[in-house]
This record gives sequence, C-alpha cells and structure tokens, in this order.
Amino acid sequence: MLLCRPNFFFWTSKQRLNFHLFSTVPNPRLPSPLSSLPPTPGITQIKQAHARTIVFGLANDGRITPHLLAFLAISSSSLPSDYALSIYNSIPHPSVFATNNMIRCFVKGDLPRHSISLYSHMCRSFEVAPNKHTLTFVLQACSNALAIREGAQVQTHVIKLGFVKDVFVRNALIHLYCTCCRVESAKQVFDEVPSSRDVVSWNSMIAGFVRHGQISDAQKLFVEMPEKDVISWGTIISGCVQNGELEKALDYFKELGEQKLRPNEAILVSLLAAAAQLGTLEYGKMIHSIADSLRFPMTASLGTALVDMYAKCGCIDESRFLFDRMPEKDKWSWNVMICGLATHGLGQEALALFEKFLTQGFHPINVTFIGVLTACSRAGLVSEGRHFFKLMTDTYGIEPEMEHYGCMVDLLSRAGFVYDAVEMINRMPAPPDPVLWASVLGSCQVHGFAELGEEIGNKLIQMDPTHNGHYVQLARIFARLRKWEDVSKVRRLMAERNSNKVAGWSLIEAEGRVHQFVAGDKEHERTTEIYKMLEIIGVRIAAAGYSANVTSVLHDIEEEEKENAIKEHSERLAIAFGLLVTKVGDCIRIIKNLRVCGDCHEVSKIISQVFEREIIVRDGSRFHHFKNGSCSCQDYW
DNA sequence: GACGATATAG
Repeated sequence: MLLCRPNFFFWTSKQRLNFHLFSTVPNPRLPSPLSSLPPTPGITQIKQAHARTIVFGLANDGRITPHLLAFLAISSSSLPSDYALSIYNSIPHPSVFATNNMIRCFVKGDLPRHSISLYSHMCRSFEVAPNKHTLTFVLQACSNALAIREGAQVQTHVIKLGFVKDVFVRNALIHLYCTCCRVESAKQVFDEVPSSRDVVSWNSMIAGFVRHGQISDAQKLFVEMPEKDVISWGTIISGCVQNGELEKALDYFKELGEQKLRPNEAILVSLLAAAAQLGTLEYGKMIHSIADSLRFPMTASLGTALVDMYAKCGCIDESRFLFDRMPEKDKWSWNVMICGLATHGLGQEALALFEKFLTQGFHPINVTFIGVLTACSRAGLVSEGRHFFKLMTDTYGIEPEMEHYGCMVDLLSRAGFVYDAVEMINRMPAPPDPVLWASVLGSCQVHGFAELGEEIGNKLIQMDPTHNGHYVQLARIFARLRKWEDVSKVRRLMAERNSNKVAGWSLIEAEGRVHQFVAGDKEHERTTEIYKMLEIIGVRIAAAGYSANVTSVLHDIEEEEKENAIKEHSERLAIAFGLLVTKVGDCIRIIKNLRVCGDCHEVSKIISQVFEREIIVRDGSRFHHFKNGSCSCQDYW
C-alpha cells in the first residue's frame, strides 16, 4: 500500500491545494495519513491525520512528523504548544525543517521565549545549522517577546551566516526594530540594501512610523513607494485613524476607490473605528453599506466594529439588532455590546447580557468588568456593583485597574456612600487619578458633605492646579456653607493661576457634513438663523415653565457663566442648528467632548417636548436620550 | 519542504 504513494512526501501545501482543486474525489489508491488535509487545517483535522500515521505505523517516520509540525504552524486554530512539542520530541534527530517548524509553533502558541530558547539550543548543539527560515522565525519570536537584545544578537548571526541580502530576513529585522521602538535602527536596515526591498519592507517601515506617531514620515514613504498593495493602503488608512487624522483617512479611502481597488476587511474596520470615535453616524452607515455592497462576510471582527460604531453613534437599537444577528461572535463582540448598553444607561440589559456571556462559557476580561461596573453605576445598583467587583478579583483573579476603581468610586459616591468611596481610594495600591477625587468631590457637593468636600477640594487643587473644574466645585461647596470670603478667595486663585477650561465643543452631522460648534461660536454660515433660533427656544421653553438653573446659592459665583456660557454653550448652538435642519418627529444627534452641564440637561429635556424631537447626546462619558421631556439617564449622571 | 507587512473593542 505504501508503495503506491509516489512523491507524496514532497508535496507542498500549495501543490496539495491544486490537487484538491483538480480532483474532487480523493484518490482511494493514495491512502496517505496526511493526504486529506486541507491547506490550512484545523487542529482536529491534524490530530485525525496524526492518528492515521499512528495506525499506519508511521508515528516515528522522520519524513512525516515534520510535516505535521508544519501543518500545526499554519493551522487555522489556536495551538496547544505542548502537543506540537510532544511530536517534536518524538523525532530522534530533528532536521532543520522540523526545528524551524517547532520554533514557528511556539510563536503561534504565544510562547516566543520558548522559540528563542529552542533557537539558542540549536546554535549550541551544532547538530544542524540555522537557515534563512530559522532566522526569520526566531526574529519574529523576538518581536513578539519584545526581546531586542536577543534580536540584535540574531542580527549578528544573520551577518555571520551570510543572509544579509535575504529579503524575508531583512523584513523580519525591520519589523523587530519597529516593534521594539527602534525606528531609526529599522530605517537603517531598510536603507542599507535597497535591492533587497519589496512591498513588505515598505509596508513594515510605514507601519513602524505609524506606530511611533510619525505619521508624516509614514505618508512620505507611502507616496514614495514604487508599488502599493492593499496592505499598504490599510496601513496608511489605519495609521491616519490612530493618529486622529480622520479626514485624511477618508481621503485615502476615496483615492483607493478611484483606483478601483477593493478594500479589505481591515480597512473597513479601521474606518468604522474612525466613525465611532467621531460619532459620525452617516459616515459609519456609508461604510456599512459599502461592506454590504461588496458582499463582505459578516465575520466577528467586522460585526463587532459595526456594533461598536452604531452604539457610539447613538443607535443602540441598531447596534443590538446587529449583535443579535451576528453569525459568529467572539469575546470582543460581547464586550463591546455590554459596554455599549452600559454607556446608554441600559444597566439591566447590560447585566442580563453579561449573565448570558457567562452561560455561553466565555471568560470575562478586564474590559468586561468595566462594562458591568459602569452598568451598575448608571443604574444605581450599589450592592450588585460591590458583588461584581469582588467577583472580578476573587473569582476571576483580575487585578482592578484605575478604570475599575473609577467605576466603583463613581457608583458609591453617586449613591451617597461618600465615605466608602474615600475608603476605596485610600485602599488603592497605586496613587489615584485626580478624576477619582473629583468624582467624590462632585458627590460631596450634591449630597452636602461640606467639610469632606472642602478637604478634597483643597487636595485636588494642589494635585492639579490648572484644572478649572476643581476650583468651581470647591467654590460651590464654600457657597453652600455661605463662606463668601472663601468663595472669592478660590475664584481669585483660579484667575491668578490662569487655570483654563478644556475648550468644549459639540458636533452634529447634517446635509452630509460635520458641523462643529464651540461656546459663543459665530463662525457658522447660518449664525444669524442659529441665534434667532436660540431666542425662539428661550421664549418657548420659558412658556413651558423653565427658569435658568442658577440657584441663589450659586448666584455669587456664576454670574458670568449665567450670562454667556450657559446660554451659548456649544451644545445649545448645536441643538439650535439641529432644530433648523430637522422637522417634528426627527432625531437630533450631538457629540460633545465634555460632560453635559445641569442647565443644558434641563433645557434639552424641555426642548425635546416643546419641539417634538428626540435629542441624543453623547457626552464625555455617556449617552443621554432626551424624549418627551425626560432623559434616559433619569437625571442621574 | 516553509518565511514577512495592515485593523477594532473601556
């Protein structure tokens, strides 16, 4: 039987692919243990083939087992390295081919240090000499392990063994230096032997520049490169997105379309991330329709990017609709959906989904608990929040990060457990972010813990003297205590230190464009109409019983704000513009960088009723859905 | 006998 398998051992996986294409029925006269494997088999298929080699008595055949390792290295499944190692160890005198593939298996199994050890063992034993493949794989391991010293040592081997002109090896070196923050060294490798450069060298170098924020160098190289492939386009587009050059990313995408090139999934995912970041729904929808029209399969990655985009653009229903219909979901799909529901204030739904996530056998990660704790915080579920925090650390062994503490401190202090929140901050292993204290300070102001607030306010001003908000909060607390001298002292300090507010902006999409407003903005082409609309709003909401939320207690400190800031806050301008471009029953979507102020929140509620519009606002930390005079956050934010 | 480069989620 064995004699009927001419040349089997020398088939490459590519040749085998052709074999499968041309003969739809496998030849029963060739019962090879590996012949039925597809080009990139899954782990189960490989194990079955392995079982067949054992059945055929070929388990120790030095010509078959290295191929098993090669299949494991390119397998479509994730890899248990100990299984590969047991096969490797069964080979009495491993060839360089076998060892190379074992090195690859360790890389794939996320054990790059093992790859490096095996390589150094190979060098020391002198049984077989490393070849160009060995060097490529071990350099890849060094990149994954961020092992720059070992990598540099391998570079000396590259010289010694005479592979300096091998383009694969050179590219592996470029990649290594780029991942280890040595862009200059990478550029040196890139420049040294221009004849040993191909499109991958250029792509790697561009990616290196992108990763280090040198986006203009990346763009320069992109323009210079002799030929571009779809990965070059993907690299530059995602690079622009990562560096906040979202318009530029869109320009490149247009150019790609003009050249009649088909984008790949990575490009669409990057662009969806850009839309999500900006909150530009129309733009996100456009990418979605491109994905549909090009018949991209709904993979977990693409689906997750869409779910995230819709959630971040305020369409939580659409986001959930897509999530429920995704044919394949991974842990990230669930995490994104849980966090999306939580930021939209749908705490109970988020927690229900978390339960489902667990019953599906997924293992929660740090991000999952950020969603879960945010959900508890938004829904005011204090005991549940405490329970999940404990579950995270005790059951799942996840070390709480600043964000987890942030959620807990927020949860406790909002609910009035201000001293518990302080205790939690004091128990933290790392120095707390000022944001945590600021959140407690806010609650002190709301819940009337004046002395504690005074203490925290002073502490915050010391920690972060340029932050305007701390002074304002502290002044409010003094005002509550009627310590007017202290109020003016704080205000003087604020002026002296020239502490500045982060410039607030609001944006709204309309007529195929993004319109951005800052407070008191007069730049927009429809400024006159907008300010007229503000007046109309003033009259109509007053008729509905609104009076400005500037209480007598605060009167002393917020005179200017009362006049300018409140009335002409960027979101008021955006809403006024939104009213101009929409009709009754429509939805106005606004994205803000800062949190909504109390007065704007109140006004938005009334506008939603008086003008019969739904207003969806994404602020610095959450979503507000204003409808029929009330908000989804139930005034709890 | 085989190698390399791009993406997202708080």
